[in-house]
Amino acid sequence: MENGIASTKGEGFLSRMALNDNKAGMEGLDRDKINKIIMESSKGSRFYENELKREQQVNQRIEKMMLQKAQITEQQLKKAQAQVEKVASALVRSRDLSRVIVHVDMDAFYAAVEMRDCPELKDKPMAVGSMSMLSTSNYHARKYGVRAAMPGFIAKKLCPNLVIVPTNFDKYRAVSDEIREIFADYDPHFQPLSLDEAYLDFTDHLDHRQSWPESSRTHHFRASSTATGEEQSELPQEALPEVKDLSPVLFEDSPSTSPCLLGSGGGGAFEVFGTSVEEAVREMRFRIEQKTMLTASAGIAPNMMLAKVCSDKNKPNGQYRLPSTREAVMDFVHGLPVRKVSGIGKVSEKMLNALGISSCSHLGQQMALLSLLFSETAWHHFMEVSLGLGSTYIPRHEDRKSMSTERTFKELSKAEEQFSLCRELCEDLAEDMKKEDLKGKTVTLKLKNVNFEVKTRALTLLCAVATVDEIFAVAKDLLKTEIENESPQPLRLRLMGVRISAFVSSDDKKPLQRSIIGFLQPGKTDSSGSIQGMHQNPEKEHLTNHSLQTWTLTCPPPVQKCQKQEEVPWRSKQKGLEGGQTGEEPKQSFFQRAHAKRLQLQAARSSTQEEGHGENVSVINSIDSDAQKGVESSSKGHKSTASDLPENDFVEAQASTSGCGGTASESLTCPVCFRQVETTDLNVFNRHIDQCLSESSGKPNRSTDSDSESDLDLDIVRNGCKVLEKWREECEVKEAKNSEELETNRVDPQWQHGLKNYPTQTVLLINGDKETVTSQQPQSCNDKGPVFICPVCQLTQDTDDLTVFNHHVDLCLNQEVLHELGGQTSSRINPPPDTNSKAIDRGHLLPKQTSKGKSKRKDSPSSPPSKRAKGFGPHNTIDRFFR
DNA sequence: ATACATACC
DNA sequence: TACTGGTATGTAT
Repeated sequence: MENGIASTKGEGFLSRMALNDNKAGMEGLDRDKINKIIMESSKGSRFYENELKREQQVNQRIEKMMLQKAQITEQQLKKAQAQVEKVASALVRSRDLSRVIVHVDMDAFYAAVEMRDCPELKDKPMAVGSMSMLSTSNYHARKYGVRAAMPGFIAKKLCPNLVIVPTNFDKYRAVSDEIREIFADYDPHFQPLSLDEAYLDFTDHLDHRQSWPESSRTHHFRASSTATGEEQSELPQEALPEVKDLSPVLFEDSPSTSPCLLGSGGGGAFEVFGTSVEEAVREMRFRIEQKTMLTASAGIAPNMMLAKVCSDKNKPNGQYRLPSTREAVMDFVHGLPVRKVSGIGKVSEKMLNALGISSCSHLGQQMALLSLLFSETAWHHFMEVSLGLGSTYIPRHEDRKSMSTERTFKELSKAEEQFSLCRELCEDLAEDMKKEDLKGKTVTLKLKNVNFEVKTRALTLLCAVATVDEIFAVAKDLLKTEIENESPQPLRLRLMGVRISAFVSSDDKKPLQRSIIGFLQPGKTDSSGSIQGMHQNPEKEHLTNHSLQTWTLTCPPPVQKCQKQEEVPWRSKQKGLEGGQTGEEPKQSFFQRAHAKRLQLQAARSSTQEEGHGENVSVINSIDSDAQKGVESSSKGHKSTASDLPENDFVEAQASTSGCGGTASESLTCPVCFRQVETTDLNVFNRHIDQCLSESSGKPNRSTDSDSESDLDLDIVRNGCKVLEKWREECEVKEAKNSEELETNRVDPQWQHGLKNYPTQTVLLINGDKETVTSQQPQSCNDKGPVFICPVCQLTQDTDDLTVFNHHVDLCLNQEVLHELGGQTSSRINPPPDTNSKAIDRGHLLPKQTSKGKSKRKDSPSSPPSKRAKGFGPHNTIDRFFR
């Protein structure tokens, strides 16, 4: 049984089961001994058997992959190499080193909190969790191989003296709130990953910090408590000569931090921090420690992926900065084990290992092969990793996509008991949903049998549901089906869970108050362009007026503009770099442009020294403004339903350039020449606009790859946008809307799925109810007639009826976008005064989570006893069934 | 849309 | 005795 299983890794145990020692605090352990104990504790258990099975599945996957690999021809590899180089050079040109991203991570968070509050634990190996599962362990325990996600009983075998402390979530949450307050001082838009971890963009803080007086960079040692929570505080500051020692002695071998510039003026000991990044981060960590008596580690790097790796480097209680140079980044990445990269887990690691890839430099060397063996998303990700690329902006925390609750228990085989447990889960879930005012359409039942085999069964309803009865009705049916399928054998369950997803905003209003800002027409997916599309140089952007295209714009960070062509490590030298942008690059949707624009703005913020940005930014702003107005205008007072304006709600007609208050008329106003075009035929109108644009821009018709032509292209874009802006200003749209918010949700999907090629986007001028809307009309690029893709949900709509489509987009906008707009720019939103007040639920519009204070999200799971675990342990469920 | 797998904490 | 719970996302169908 053992042979063949571990063969890939050449170890005598299952790789799935073995100690994961690549995390902090696990260096230099006696791995073999530890693994032996782990195996002995596990062998023969149902869990182990299941792990065996899954291991085999993975091995089969690997075998399949190796077979595939064996069949790859030299030819294919060459071709792949060319493709890979093309993508790589585009990626590399997009490298943005201008941001300063910080990843902060509390050290052994739960364990540290418990140690702080119970000094006796300080010198002992301890872990937080239960005999069944540990959340985390202190560094002392880690020496024995005791770590997070290890069952307590095994940990006990590794370390008989281990003290296991039950989780105390409320406490961790409270501490989390404290540290988040500090985070917010450095980046109000920081993104928490869990209770103890966050990404911060320090760029702006550092800008400001340069001009700060020392007093603003001075922080005092805490007037503090002893380590026991009991006798809190009251100690005068003067009583703290050795302040450092007040922190719990979590780590004997902590890397020491920078020398302290201790002062001890009137108010007690203090420290003045400098203006550099390192000092700023050190200051933040200092403040965390003073405030919570807990230490944090941090990584500083030009992007999120690297920052995360860096935060691990000098953990615990340390920090590491990766300089923002291409060389430093590439050096860093060179020796980096792939497993260290967030997103590459056990399985990916094993597959890569099978290909001889263990470090990121290998990744780069094998990209052509990888591109043939892995999905596009996967190898693109690998490629970014190998180039040391990652997100340079921190995405706003998105709304949750699902909510679930699940519970593990002793074997449960009786149907009635299963049903009543199911009901309980639904009750809990409904309660949670109520807290967040959610309604979802998809209910998923999760079952795990005593052999640890997991099954999920889902059903999507036509309407969103939220109540216990509604959810249970579905879950019960799903469960019933499973029971029936198994009968006459019973289901022998060890876990049940209920999940709800496909949320719909809970107020079921008429989704009609908003009109549309942009529409898309599907193009052919351009697989070769997906990455390039996101990373084009501004100078590579072009404005085609070919066919019906009137304007498109991609707006990658401008920093690239000044960068030298970067060498792709694995590219073959003989090839030129003409690639990257051929004429086939994808056109971008409104949302995509808005996203790109934001990237650019962010980059521009910190790189004003680079020439040419002002232009770029202003161009983009003007576009953005148009879009903003469009959104906003449609947001207020627009009550017309799709049926009110069968077509014009989607593509509303503009009666005049200045009035903006007129109703739909027989003519449309050209945004370029401002003349009325006497037609209602949108194709005619578009042709007119195209004509105008091409006249005003000189030669907009040419896409180019050469840098020398880029300015021309930009001019074209800018000119086009300027007229649009002028036109827009005349429309007296009062309220601007932040279009960034509109695309936020779409950022990741775009990134990951690649850009579609939207061949034709035509700007239309539109006049809705008193307001102006800029819209892009879907045009048929073929003869089959228009196909509509919703710009919000990006699903192709199975209709060619504008009214129907319009209605759909309204719905989507309402559900996914409007509340965000409300949250972000609430002060600028006038609540609909009258009948519409119901259409936008302002309560719902408000941000659910602010950067400070309580988070309503269910944070940081990583911890066994769930939020509901209180008084309701895993194994005592059954007696409740019969109450 | 559904099911399952992987990943993260 | 005993191997979590919550969320997101990718892959395959």
